[in-house]
Amino acid sequence: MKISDRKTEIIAVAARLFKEKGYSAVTMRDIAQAMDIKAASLYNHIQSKQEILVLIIIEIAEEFTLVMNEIVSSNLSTLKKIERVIQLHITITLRNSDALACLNNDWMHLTDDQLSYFIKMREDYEQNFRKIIQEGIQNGQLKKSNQDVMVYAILSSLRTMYLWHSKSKGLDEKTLLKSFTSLYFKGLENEMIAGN
Amino acid sequence: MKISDRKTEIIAVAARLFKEKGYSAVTMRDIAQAMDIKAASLYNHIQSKQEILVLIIIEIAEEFTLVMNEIVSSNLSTLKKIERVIQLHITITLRNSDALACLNNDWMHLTDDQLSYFIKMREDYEQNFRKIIQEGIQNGQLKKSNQDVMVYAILSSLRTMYLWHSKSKGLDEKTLLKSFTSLYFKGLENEMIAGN
DNA sequence: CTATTAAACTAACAATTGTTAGTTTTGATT
DNA sequence: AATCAAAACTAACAATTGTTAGTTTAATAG
Repeated sequence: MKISDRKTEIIAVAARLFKEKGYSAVTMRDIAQAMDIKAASLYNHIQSKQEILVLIIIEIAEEFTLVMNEIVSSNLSTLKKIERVIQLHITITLRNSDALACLNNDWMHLTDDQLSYFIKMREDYEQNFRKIIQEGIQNGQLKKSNQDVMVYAILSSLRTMYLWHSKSKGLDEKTLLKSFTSLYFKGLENEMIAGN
Repeated sequence: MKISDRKTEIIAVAARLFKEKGYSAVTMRDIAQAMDIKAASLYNHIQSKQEILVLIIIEIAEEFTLVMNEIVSSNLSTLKKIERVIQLHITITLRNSDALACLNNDWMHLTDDQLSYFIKMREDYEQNFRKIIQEGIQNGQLKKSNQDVMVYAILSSLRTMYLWHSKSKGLDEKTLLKSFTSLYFKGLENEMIAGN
């Protein structure tokens, strides 16, 4: 099923508005106004407000799931796997931060099958990332520290990159990846003795 | 102005509901139902739905502001300052994660003076944290890496601790602090050569 | 026992919500 | 110029929203 240009446009506009005020606070009339049409006209292209939400969230969630599965079943080193996860979040954040904001904040407004499908994907995703961390601790590549803190501290900062990445100048894909990996792998603290 | 017990209860119940579905998706009837009364009865205690939001968010925002100001103007070392910031987030998360969720997700539904007051506090808070990081880089205690990534990656993972801290068992205040500081200061990577 | 007051209630309001039905406009193809 | 489908429109709906007015209940103090 091909999605028409106009429908794609509606989804993009909606995602932008959802990012700013959240799904519940955005009305169909808001979306219509942002497109210079009337609310009723939206229904020539979409079935419901819910459908918009589903289309925004599920596609991107599936992409995360797919790539994470590839990473976890690869035979890269633990550090390389983590780097790939960081890269994944950077890529999607830079490409579609509106949808990502929506996924993060409005997933609970999905209903029925779509809701449980999403929750399943999210749980699997976290479980996969935990597996990478766990493996790294066991094979000695990672420090022995609290797994949950490692998993969630990293995941949550990757997940909320969309909130700030555009505020900072000169923050391209390469710089982001380098800075994130440096922070997570080596930490903040400077271990070089100051040369003075 | 003393806040009555019943009013405090309303605020707590509302915060819990706002955390689950967001401010806009929670109706006055939802809040009332959760307290086993009718919606109209709420208005014996509060002025409006907006007032509830304000009371939830502003108090906690002011606490963050206050403590951050103390930290930044202290003469602790950079690492100790960062540790204190981590401690601040842990303390508030453990004490009042519902309000914290609300602050994170629903601040944009504040209006007028309260909105600009909140935004000002948030900007100052970020600016103060940036100042700590900057200072640390200059005095050699921190690695030279991208400041924005350091600031926002750490802040955003501290800010979203409420999302997961209760999922994990045995995560008391002390363990959280130790794990967070270890992760941010030393990083994930194990630099000990495996003894085998 | 009475008076008072806090806090619940019922009933309703005006506005806004997502959505539908039916109609007109637009723009491309014949 | 005529045809046809896509996409806009107007008008309205039933439900839900935050909130108000006026009333009753419950608890406390005199």
